[in-house]
Amino acid sequence: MQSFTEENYLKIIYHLSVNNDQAVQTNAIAEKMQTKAASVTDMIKKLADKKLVLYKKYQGVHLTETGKQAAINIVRKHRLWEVFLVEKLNFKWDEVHDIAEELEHINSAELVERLDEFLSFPKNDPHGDPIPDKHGKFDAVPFTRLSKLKTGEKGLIMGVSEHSSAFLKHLEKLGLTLGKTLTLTTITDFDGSVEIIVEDKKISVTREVAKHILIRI
Amino acid sequence: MQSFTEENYLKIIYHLSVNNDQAVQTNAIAEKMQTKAASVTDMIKKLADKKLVLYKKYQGVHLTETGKQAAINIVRKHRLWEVFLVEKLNFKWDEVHDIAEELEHINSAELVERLDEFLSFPKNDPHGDPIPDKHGKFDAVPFTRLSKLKTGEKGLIMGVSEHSSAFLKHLEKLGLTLGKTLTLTTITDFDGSVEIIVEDKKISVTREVAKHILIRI
DNA sequence: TTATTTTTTTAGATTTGTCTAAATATATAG
DNA sequence: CTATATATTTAGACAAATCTAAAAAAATAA
Repeated sequence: MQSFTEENYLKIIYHLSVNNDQAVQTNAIAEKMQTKAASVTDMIKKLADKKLVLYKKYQGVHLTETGKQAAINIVRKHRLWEVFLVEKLNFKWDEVHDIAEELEHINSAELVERLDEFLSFPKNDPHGDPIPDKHGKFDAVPFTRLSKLKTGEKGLIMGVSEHSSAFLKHLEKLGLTLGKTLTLTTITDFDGSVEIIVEDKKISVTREVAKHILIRI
Repeated sequence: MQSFTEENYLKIIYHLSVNNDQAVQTNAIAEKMQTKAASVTDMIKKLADKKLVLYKKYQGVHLTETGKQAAINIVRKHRLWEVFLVEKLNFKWDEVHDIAEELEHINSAELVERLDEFLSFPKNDPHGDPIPDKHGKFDAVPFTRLSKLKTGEKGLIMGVSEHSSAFLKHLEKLGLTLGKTLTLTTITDFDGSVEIIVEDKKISVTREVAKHILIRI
């Protein structure tokens, strides 16, 4: 069993490596963990001793298969709890992250399986992220981004790649929530902002925001 | 905000003082915390610095009003989570304690209130213990014990004063669960065991077990 | 390819909660 | 009321996770 802190390191290393197979750098971990590079080096050594990561000095880290499974399990718990908070306790999608950060460390395999069942085995969390099954498997549904759409193209909002409360509240206010269908009408050359139509309403979205809206065409 | 460990100390001091207004002794805390008296002294000093307990050397501790409210809040969370685990996730009453020990430390007032509402504001946990409301208030329903009943007396099982899994499983097997009505037929002088009738079945219960069955006449 | 910048690691210190062993205070027994 | 036993505290140490400052390695630029 890992400590609370070790689990957070594993999760962060996982998130930093899931989109590219590169070794994860000490500084990148330090930034996400809100700590210093020296502390990260210490912890990495500890995780390497436990065979949860592969580590070569100055070369960054990779998760081992064991480490990866541990990380995925934490992600699974985090996302299941988020579903619980939104579906059962009526929290909004921008309110659940911090609470789930705590709940994800509760240690009981039985609890997770029963929660999963109680929630009817959800496939995605309230932000559209996939929920790994009990074996750590999940489908990586292909997606594009609103910022990559061409004029006239239509798509469905299937997720976000930025999870801050401020960002999610902003989307909510614009009516850009999961499952909504949109059509891109205009791309502004000047600043890259896009005009879209959602539920017959015309909305303008900055390029920065559009980059973080995941679309299934 | 208190640390995980501080919260456990507060909770234990609360449980040790709730049934008698005496100061709580260092050794008693050490036993419940599964630690050494020296460690308890250290922690007590820390809690005293934070004004959560009143402490005089060699004289044990009392909770302050602030400390008591903090402790009651942890108890509230523990018992609400137990209700959730039993009512919603179908755990048995002997399976929930350890998981609730972890869940009770989750820090979100909003979460607790919504959980309370989701569970329809339960008054008691799966072992019959009262759940404090959000202001820390709860009714101390008077009770006696099966071991105190006289021959021929009737009563209703309203709780237990021993929460170990082994004990709860034993009661379950005997059919002695919350809400059951029983009649005491015989008290054995020799060993203090009692014969009772529950749902038309005759059962013999040792004195030690009878002591931990709480009865409302 | 040498110099400079960036990244990472080491060394040594700090904090939290714990421990053992020894010292001190309180309670109990004769 | 003294001796003994029990309970508690102090002193000093340790492990986990962190930090700062300095050293070392790797990457980048001139």
